[in-house]
Amino acid sequence: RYKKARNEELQKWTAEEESALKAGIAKHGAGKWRTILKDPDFSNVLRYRSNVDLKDKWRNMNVTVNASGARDRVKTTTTTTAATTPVVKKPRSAPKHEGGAGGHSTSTAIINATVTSDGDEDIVDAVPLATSSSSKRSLSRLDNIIVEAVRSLNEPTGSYKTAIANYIEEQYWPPADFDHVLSSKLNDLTASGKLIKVNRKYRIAPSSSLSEGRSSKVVLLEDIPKEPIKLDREDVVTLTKSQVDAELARMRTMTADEAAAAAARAVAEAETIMAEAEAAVREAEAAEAEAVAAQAFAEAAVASMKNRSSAKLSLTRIKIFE
DNA sequence: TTAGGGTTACAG
DNA sequence: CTGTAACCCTAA
Repeated sequence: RYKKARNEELQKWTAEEESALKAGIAKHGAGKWRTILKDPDFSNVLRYRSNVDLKDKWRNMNVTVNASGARDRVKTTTTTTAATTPVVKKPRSAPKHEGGAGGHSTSTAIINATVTSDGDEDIVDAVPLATSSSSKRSLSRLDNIIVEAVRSLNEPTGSYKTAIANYIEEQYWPPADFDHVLSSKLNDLTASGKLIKVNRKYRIAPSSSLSEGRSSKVVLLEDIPKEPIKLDREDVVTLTKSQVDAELARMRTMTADEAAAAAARAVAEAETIMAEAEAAVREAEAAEAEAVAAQAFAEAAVASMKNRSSAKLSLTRIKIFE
């Protein structure tokens, strides 16, 4: 879908625009298209878009809300095979190239994501219900990171925990008490046979192919270092990873509605952060790495939502240098 | 201005 | 032929 020819040139949405839109929605709420457009933080990127464009784009991005358990009513265009539901979440392939007009002079993107508990039900209207599936593996992102870190370090005799921690801290956005978490995770991974521990050093287990650990992930990690990406954060996230884990565990036992709502919020926030990174880096692959940070943020958001008392989680200020 | 329906162009 | 993405039209 590169060109549409016709008469005009079709303005394909770039990653920058897309993420600016998401950030704008996170900030002002869905539906406030004009407001978003006027916001100095986004007006630059979205200068060629109209409020209607924003609305349409948001609609396009918001397709499919796979409802698990609930029978979605009709809406199927024709009598197609209702059995095979196109569970496409977001086939975000890497668009890469930018669409001509490029006013991407913004080298610093500042997000002000705020999660409030007031009754605005903007952002996400559907619930992914990731909680129930968490039994499979919901917090495995970190596991994958650790494994990939060990793999990338590629030390014949294995890597020390400190080395692993250093590596990960260079690439990602570790939680507050990362050391503690890392120790725990290393134990888990060793116990589950994904890593081998020898003399306080960790190695990749011989046949440890994490289900979805494609080689592309490895390439990805090795590609990053040359990127002068820096994430300076002045975070207000005071929750530790273990606390988040506990909250998530507790969430499974609470009402589905509550958990779903919190999860939906978290996912929305995560996508926003991820989108910002995507815009700044302009590399879909790198953005995926950044999504890890978003994941951590999402978990923190979940916990934050859970503690209604402090349901205001304001992250931020992510500076991204290119 | 916004939300929703409709249209055009294209990919599979 | 069907689904998707950007665009267009229009009521409220």
